[in-house]
Amino acid sequence: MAYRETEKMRQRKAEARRRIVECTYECVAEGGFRSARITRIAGLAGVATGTIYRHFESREDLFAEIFRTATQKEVDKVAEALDTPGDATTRLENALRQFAERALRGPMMAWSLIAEPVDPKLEEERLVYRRAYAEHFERAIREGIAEGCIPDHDARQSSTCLVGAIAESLVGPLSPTLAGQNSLTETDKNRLVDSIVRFCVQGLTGSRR
Amino acid sequence: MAYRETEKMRQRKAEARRRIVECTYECVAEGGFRSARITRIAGLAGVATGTIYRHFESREDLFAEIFRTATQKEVDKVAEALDTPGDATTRLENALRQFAERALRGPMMAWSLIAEPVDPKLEEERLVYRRAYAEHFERAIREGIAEGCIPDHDARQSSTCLVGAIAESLVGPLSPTLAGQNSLTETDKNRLVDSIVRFCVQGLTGSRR
DNA sequence: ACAAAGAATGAATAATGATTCACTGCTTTT
DNA sequence: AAAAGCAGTGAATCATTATTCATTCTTTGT
Repeated sequence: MAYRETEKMRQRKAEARRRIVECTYECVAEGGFRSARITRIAGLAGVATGTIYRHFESREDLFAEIFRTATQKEVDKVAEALDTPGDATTRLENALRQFAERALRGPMMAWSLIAEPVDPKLEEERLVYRRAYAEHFERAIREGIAEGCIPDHDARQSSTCLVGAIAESLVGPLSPTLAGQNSLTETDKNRLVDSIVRFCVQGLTGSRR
Repeated sequence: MAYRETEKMRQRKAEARRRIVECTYECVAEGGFRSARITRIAGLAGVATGTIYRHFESREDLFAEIFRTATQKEVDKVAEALDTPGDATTRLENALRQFAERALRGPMMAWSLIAEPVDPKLEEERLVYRRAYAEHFERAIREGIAEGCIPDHDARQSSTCLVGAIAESLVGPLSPTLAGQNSLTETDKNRLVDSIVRFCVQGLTGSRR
């Protein structure tokens, strides 16, 4: 046994992996998953195409990791916003608002995560994460029901509707086909976010605020 | 000029085109757009693959026609349900309920139209049609506002949320990955439809019914 | 019956880009 | 310094289907 993996090597490899992930993220944030080419990613990361396959099974696998990491970050932010003090309705409102605002701030990545047509493997990940969002909302809804600020009905179903309403409302504005000519002003964005939040809160509580 | 297109020929061609469309529809209803192969469609329709290209520019174009026809039918049904006598809220409720029920009756086609990952050209069609749904809802919402049974706010935004909420609520149950083992009973379906409708109506009117 | 025009055919092609793998060269141990 | 093992390389391969087009078959008008 002449060669054995040493700490230095482990770190060098980890560093290469990190660069690959970083550059993939960049490519996706720039043009979505579909247009992110392995050769381009390798070029940016300063490695050969083959090297990518020493770190990831396949392109799909690489993308799946990017997708998971990026989406998990969003899910965490939602969870965090739902985990502040205050009544459930307000917390839900804040979470929805922050989610929409972040999406509008990084539109291409948001579109890729929410609505870009992707291969079945990624689509499955997407379903999982939509459920993850819904589950956080669901918990907050149940808390709201317990607190009495939300009337008692199917929390799970309502949470799914929440996810759908916000996603659908964002798809149009985020869509790259339209986003070119039709970029929203700050005022537009605020109006959009307000309307989404109002519908959702009303859908939950049954009351205007 | 020895050969001139005659009525008989025109009809024969139209018939071939019709069969191609019909068989494409079948293939899509069976496994979605992605898995519908030109060779298979040609085989079913009893023509050579090349013949398909005498009737359609490309596979995408053929699919686009199927997509448009199928979706337009759904849009029309929604429009029809919204165009009955009665107050706006009831009409909206019926339209939503019927839409969801039809989707659950033909799950694969519904999934293809609503959520299957498709090429950008089809995705664009999908956006157009989602807008079409939303516009019908929007009109009904405005009528509701005029009638006084829906409080006055951004009808357009609400209609988008409606479309999103119902689509999202159906994606899970329709998804072919899950739909296999996890097929819903009639009771489940009814419960699902009821919950969707309740959330939506409440989101619109701000009141439980 | 014949020629002209189109329609239909389907085997061959083309295009695309992910993936492979035989080779090079670097690290480590003795 | 020499051997052993692993990491990196990137040109070549592969796989997949939509699409083409030279050819054959049908229809029509004279």
